[in-house]
Amino acid sequence: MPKRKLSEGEHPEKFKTSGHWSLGLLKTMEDPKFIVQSDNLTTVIKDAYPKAEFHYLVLPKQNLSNLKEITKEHITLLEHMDRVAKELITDHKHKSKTFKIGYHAEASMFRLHLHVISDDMNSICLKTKKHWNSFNSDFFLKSSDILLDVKEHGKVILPSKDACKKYMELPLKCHKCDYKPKKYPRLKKTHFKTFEIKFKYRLVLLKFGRCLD
DNA sequence: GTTCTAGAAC
DNA sequence: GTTCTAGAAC
Repeated sequence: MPKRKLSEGEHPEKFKTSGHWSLGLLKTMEDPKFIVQSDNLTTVIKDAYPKAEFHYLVLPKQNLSNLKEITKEHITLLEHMDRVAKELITDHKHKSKTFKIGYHAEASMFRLHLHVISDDMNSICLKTKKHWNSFNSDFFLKSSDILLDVKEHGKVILPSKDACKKYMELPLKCHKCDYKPKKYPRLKKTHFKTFEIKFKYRLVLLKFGRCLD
């Protein structure tokens, strides 16, 4: 089994019985530990490596790999996914949180997935500039913009590979203020002032940052 | 996508 | 010496 990323020509079907990492979401979608809710069209799961205090994925049950496969026929589905996301964040436990709802311009994992993420960006799983920029640059495509694209052009207008690379390499900037750290760990440890400590054998975060909720 | 780690950057 | 990044993973 290749450890490399599957190339475009390689259809995920042929790896269905395999354990390739890029098919991980298909497994997670079936795992009761991660399933939050589902209906006839979608499954909502918790992201296995959440990049904020709340991080969900809305996935269609229909076998759509990614945004490149989206056509006018999928407008109803995308609208439904958007509605599911919006309803999800009205839950009382999300009160006082602000959420982002959108797609990554280039996803590593198969099965289209809509990110629903609280904008605290406070998580021990958020470790790199790439993680940061994937949610805090134009690499993150708002669900509402994707819908406009498909309605207007019959497909999603995606940034080029080069543009995506540039978004990932953008200088770091706090999403809530003007702080521009040189390195990601500084943003996390100094600006957010989060501490990872072991408590009863579990890693927990202590929050003191001025740009944290 | 993550983990691991060599060696660059500090 | 320690922190941090970036590339391989058979």
